[in-house]
Amino acid sequence: MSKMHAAAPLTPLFISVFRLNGALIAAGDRLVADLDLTSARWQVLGVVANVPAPLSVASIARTIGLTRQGVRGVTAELVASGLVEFKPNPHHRRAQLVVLTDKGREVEHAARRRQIPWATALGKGLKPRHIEEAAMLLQTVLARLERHSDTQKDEL
Amino acid sequence: MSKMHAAAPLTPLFISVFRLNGALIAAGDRLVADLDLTSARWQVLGVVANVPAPLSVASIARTIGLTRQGVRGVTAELVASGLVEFKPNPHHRRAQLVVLTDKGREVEHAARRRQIPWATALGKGLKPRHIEEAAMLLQTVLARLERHSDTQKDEL
DNA sequence: TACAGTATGACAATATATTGTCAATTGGTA
DNA sequence: TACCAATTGACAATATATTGTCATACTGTA
Repeated sequence: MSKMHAAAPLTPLFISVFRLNGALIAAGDRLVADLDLTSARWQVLGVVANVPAPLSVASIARTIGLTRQGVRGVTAELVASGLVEFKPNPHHRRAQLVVLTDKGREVEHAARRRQIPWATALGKGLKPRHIEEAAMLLQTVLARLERHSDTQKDEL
Repeated sequence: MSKMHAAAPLTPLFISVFRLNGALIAAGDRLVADLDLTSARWQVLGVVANVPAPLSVASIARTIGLTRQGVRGVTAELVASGLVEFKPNPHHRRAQLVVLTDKGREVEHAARRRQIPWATALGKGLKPRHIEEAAMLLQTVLARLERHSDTQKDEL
């Protein structure tokens, strides 16, 4: 007889995702602030540094699930800071490729050297299998969301 | 002898959190767009609607893990849209309480009626126990992050 | 009471990210 | 070739969220 509507099981998980997203961005900002980086810039820099072959701005955007425009702005900042630069793309005159500068390589290494022990400490005592299972669950939901949005809109 | 640095087990989970956060906000925006809501406004409206006793803007911010200022702006929009209003707070002249209007109650109900089947469909086939375990893991990491940031800064 | 510390809302500046629009580029096809 | 659809980067407008600063309001304590 209750008028309460039972929330879907995923709802508390989603709330945790929102909060964790904000907390991670804030923690990342603090972690690399003195390297002239932010979480947003670090994320793009990390893709450029770790991808097997150079990507265009639009490709980077697809890789990290942001829009072209957002990545475009961050990349422009990274160019202004001398961390990445554009290289002509022999297959597409318009879509130049983003590559690391020497300075960008150094900064990315410095950020990664901090990130690894930081994230390791954060996961201390958590079973790797549980972490993997949680990540897989999020991936499953993400795939469903993105598949469904594909049927509604062209651009991510 | 490899120069590769093993990433922490949490790293892939964090990447999923970033992407899922963005996808959920986009999906929420679409879900309630015609109600004159967005994900941000919906989140604040949901707190106001489901809390046992009215809260101030600052209390709402603590509840959802955003800053006072962000919630302040969203709340002002909700007031402008006639979904919530301020009520004098007998215990604090400055910190007025945010309460639903009749229209706000209707809109929040309409949003919830859509959200529940949407989230249920999204979780179809996933075991509730797995979802709960994932949510608990995120909560654990979140608690560690927020505890650590407390030692560094006053305000969330 | 008086005062110090804290909480709160207002305001401004900035960072992040999306949406919409446009022209240039590319690839496929009639 | 000529045309059409999709991709891409540029630009503008807007939404979201943080940080910093300030005056006001409350709380506890001397």
